[in-house]
Amino acid sequence: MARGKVQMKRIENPVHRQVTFCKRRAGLLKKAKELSILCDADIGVFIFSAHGKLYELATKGTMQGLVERYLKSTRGAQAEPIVETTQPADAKEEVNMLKQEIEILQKGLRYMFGGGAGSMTLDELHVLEKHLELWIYHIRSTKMDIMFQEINMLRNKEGILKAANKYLQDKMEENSVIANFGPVTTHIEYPLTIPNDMFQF
Amino acid sequence: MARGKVQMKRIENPVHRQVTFCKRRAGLLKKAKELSILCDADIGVFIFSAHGKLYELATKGTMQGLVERYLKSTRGAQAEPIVETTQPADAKEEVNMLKQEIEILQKGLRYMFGGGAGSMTLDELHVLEKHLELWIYHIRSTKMDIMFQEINMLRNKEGILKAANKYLQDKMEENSVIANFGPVTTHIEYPLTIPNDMFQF
DNA sequence: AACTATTTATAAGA
DNA sequence: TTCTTATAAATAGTT
Repeated sequence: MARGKVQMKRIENPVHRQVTFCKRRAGLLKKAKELSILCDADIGVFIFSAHGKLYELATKGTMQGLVERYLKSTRGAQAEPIVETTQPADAKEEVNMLKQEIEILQKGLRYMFGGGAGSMTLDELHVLEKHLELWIYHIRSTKMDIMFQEINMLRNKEGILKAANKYLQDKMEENSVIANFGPVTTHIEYPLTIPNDMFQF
Repeated sequence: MARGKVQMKRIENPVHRQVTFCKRRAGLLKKAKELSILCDADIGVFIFSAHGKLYELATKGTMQGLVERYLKSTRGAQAEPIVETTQPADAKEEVNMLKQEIEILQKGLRYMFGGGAGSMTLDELHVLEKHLELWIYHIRSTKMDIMFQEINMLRNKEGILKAANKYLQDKMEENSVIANFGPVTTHIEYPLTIPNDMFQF
């Protein structure tokens, strides 16, 4: 920018390029800090040099936290037509976050099994397997909780409906004397039994 | 920078702050692009405004890819005393990446099961469960492959050792005539049989 | 969104 | 890398 305009293309001279990289890198990080302070923004920057070295800046908290926030926010923004549910908004956000994370893990696994065979050692695979088993255990137990709640709710509803049904049946029988119809057939099997071992797995 | 120096502190006037945010944000992203082009660097920038809106730039490939590369590189740098193994360096890197990802997923699950009950719907839990089952299947089949290879390798070694042993035994028996020692006891059970159903699960 | 007076960043040279 | 300095670029305040 000084002592001559610069062409917007890769600097061929490697010494020159290295010097410019050093200077401009410092400039960029400084600008990022300034923007963060002046405008109360939260900024993450990472720079990989041509040789793979990492330079980074996170203006608030850790880069780790910013990256998580980034993943969260992109997930929420890009995918899935929003379906209204009875769940609070932040619960939905959590689910989105987890889905994103699952996707990453899946990709990692595909990479692993599809790509170079023997990328993981036997011990590492054992650990991974145990983790997954534990997660499945948690998931199944949560599923059971939900199903149990639902069943209780349905039993309550059943009680109410049965009472209503009884009332209506009585009414109809009274009326059938006048209208010459037979008794109404609305019998329900009761009780609806659920074997206890349904909750085992 | 122009028409007056600016104090390096949060701009209190909200209109002024918003204008500056807009201008400097553009400036920062431009500088990042330039540095990337001039010096052949790979740069990711994300900016969260005070109100939570995200602005991002990834100079090569996707932000997704850069984030993964970032996680990879920090994982490798910060944790775990490096243990030399027979694996190539990039395989170790893959494992580190996956461990990092597992940690994230675990955290998400803990958050879910520890925090608000019912954060996930039954359907979502079903999907998650199926994913995990599929991954376990993959892991187990890879484990089996590895174990099978190892067994074959051991069988080969066994053959070689058995031959060597036989040779040595013969030699010792020859010598025992002179030295008055009994025959050496180095008998091995052979063949080492492995039931076929070991590879089922 | 445009305009400029200034400040800031930085290319080239040492 | 760091310093110096001439000059290009960015931008604060104004319109």
